[in-house]
Amino acid sequence: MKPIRVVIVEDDKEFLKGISRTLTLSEELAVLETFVNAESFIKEVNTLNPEIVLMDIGLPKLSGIECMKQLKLLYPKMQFLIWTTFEDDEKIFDALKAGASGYILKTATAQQLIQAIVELYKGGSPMSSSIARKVIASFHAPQIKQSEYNLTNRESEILELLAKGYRYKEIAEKLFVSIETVRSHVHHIYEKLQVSSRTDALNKVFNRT
Amino acid sequence: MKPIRVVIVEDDKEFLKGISRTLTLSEELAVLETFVNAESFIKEVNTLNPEIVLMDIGLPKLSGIECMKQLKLLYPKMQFLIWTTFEDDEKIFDALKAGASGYILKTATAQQLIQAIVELYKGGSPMSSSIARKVIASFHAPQIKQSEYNLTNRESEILELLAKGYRYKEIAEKLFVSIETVRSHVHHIYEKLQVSSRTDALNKVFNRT
DNA sequence: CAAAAAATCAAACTAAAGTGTGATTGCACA
DNA sequence: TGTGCAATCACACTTTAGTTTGATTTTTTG
Repeated sequence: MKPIRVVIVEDDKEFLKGISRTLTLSEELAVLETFVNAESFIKEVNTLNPEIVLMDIGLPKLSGIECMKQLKLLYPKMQFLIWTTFEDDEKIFDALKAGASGYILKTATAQQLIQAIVELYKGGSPMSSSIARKVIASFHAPQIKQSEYNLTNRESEILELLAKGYRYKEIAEKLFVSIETVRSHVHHIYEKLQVSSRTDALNKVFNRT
Repeated sequence: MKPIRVVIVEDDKEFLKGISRTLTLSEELAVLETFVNAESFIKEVNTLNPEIVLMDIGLPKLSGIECMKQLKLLYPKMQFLIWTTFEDDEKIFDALKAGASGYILKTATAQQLIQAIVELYKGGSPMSSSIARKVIASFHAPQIKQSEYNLTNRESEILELLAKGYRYKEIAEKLFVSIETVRSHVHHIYEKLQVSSRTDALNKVFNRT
């Protein structure tokens, strides 16, 4: 059984040393190389060709997320396991969108980390169950964030219809109001969202980046 | 420490008996009642007021997913743990969208099941790591399905920009072509997608229903 | 190589979308 | 009881978006 080819990219040298030593102890893994920043890793990624990359996201210049984005395009099969201190919602989703397949916290034990790498390699997506909850929650009725923008009920209603691609005329008919009223509501919606087009409004409200 | 109030909804009576007995053994859990279909559960949900519902999705008439949808509206705090034989992609996502917070397979051991319920109660989202992978994968660059609609590279490129809300003029500048060229491409895109507006095109290509 | 497909541009439209301003009604809340 | 907000409608615009037709130039590919 060939060991899993792993590379570690981690800012904190002390941490790196420790974790590198730990992983090396496992027979299932082969730590090919370690890096303290994304740039140096990118330079050598081609020669190393790791299967799994254990990556910190709080890296000095080029962030782990940016680095992943770039590499995922070039090496789609390369798997990234995010290894971080924070449980920051934004970061989690950014990382996942950028191509991460797993997300574990630095508080995890060595055993858990090894376990996570093996799982990832086997096609799973290891993550703590609290992170899983956040991910799951993002599925739940991605309804419009009315509260966040102080939209009125009517405005949300119209925004939903805008999202479905209806024209002003059609919306007016559906709601039994004049087209001018629709215009007026849309205008208010755009003001509240600080945008000036339907697509921008939808991107904002459904936080598509 | 009060036990966690659990209800089980499961089609297969043999299975139900077994699992019910197992869960009862755990001190952390209190199985309030069990049901063999969604309808009977709905009737009594109000009096029982469970914290966790262990739910099969392959129920006779009213499906587990439909049942959840209804109950989630009335009792948003009620947590649903899906308990099923299949690892069917569609079903998983439907269940999650309908409000499930966890998803485990019937192949799980009694211990794992109890563990999952406790985790769910504590605010986690237990699921097997292969299911997690599917969920994670749904985040990965929901890029345009070029192949499905025979879009050319240029067309996809323009569609991406349309998705970001750029105007024709801006797209033209970005790509160093005239606005007429952009118009032309957009028109072709709409033809291929059989739509006639930006929003419709985006909804179609990103299959937002 | 020749035909087909892609990419480019143009002009003249039509149809929607979005802006600006203002007015009316009704409801809520202090 | 009057002030504010939500919802409605009306014009008169300006700006984008989308359609139609047609032409030229590359690229691709059988």
